[in-house]
Amino acid sequence: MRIGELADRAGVSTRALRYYEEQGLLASERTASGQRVYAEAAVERVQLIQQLFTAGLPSRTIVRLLPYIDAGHATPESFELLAAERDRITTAMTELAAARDALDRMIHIANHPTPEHCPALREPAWAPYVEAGADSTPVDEAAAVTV
Amino acid sequence: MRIGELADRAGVSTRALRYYEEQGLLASERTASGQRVYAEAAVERVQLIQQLFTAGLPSRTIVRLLPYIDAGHATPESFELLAAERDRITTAMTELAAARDALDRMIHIANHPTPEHCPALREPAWAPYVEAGADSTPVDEAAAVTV
DNA sequence: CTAGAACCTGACGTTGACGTGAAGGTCAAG
DNA sequence: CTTGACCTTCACGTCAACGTCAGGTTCTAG
Repeated sequence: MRIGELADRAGVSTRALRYYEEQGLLASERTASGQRVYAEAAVERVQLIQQLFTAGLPSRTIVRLLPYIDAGHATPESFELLAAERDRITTAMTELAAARDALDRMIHIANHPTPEHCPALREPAWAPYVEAGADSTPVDEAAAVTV
Repeated sequence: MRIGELADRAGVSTRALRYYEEQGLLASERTASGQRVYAEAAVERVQLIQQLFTAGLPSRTIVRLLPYIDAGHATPESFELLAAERDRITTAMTELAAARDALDRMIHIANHPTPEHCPALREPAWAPYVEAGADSTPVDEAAAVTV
């Protein structure tokens, strides 16, 4: 499979694929004339890379993870890396949930313009999402998030 | 309150606050000598702005939302904007969950290096997270996400 | 054999939310 | 009055994942 087909099947641009190779994320065979040739498995690999990018992992980190993914096992160091990134993602999800809650409050007020919302009385739609006035608000129990 | 105190209390840099003002996200009074002066409410407002940035909203969008937030009500257009951004966030959360699941599979394999994982037999840790071979995988029911 | 699609390697442009000086005015304390 | 923390505007630098153009080569269908 050449680069154009891989790009189509994986849903990315050819530029992205060359970039992945440049970053050491994706290898390729070459024909005698220098054109890139990929195996079938490359499709899933590109999709994984995309998923990790979407999750906010930078290419430097992905490059460090891929060898262990390929090997099917991990060293303690790489395990820590995996766990740290997992935590980062969890934190990001919690923050997204908080922002969405803020938007939900705005939407609620937008849909229920009652007299209670007159400027003098209403609580601002943008009040902090955790109100119980503890000074240091720990990120709290990551609540169960339902979509 | 001057810019330094606001920066401390809101947990951002003074540069960020000037940037917010430049983008029309945050207003300020000025002293005779030109120094910025903020009200108490600015702390929460900055935190809201930060939350929306974290959620991936660009400043252009935030700028369009803030008037309605301040007013405590919204027009149909702004409601659509709110709803669209809410959807974006939900999608982002779903994608994060998928990426985290992928990492979890890697972590699982890292912790259970059994003979089943010999290269010839194992399913790759990086297989797509939805396998049931439907061609077009709709984003599915956004599953309940537990942190 | 030839047109055009697809590929190659550079290399510069884009975007967003700031960081980081530069060069200078302002303000409370000793 | 001077020191040093804080403030002002202006303006270029950063970082990441590509987009995009240029100029040339290779493959493939008719």
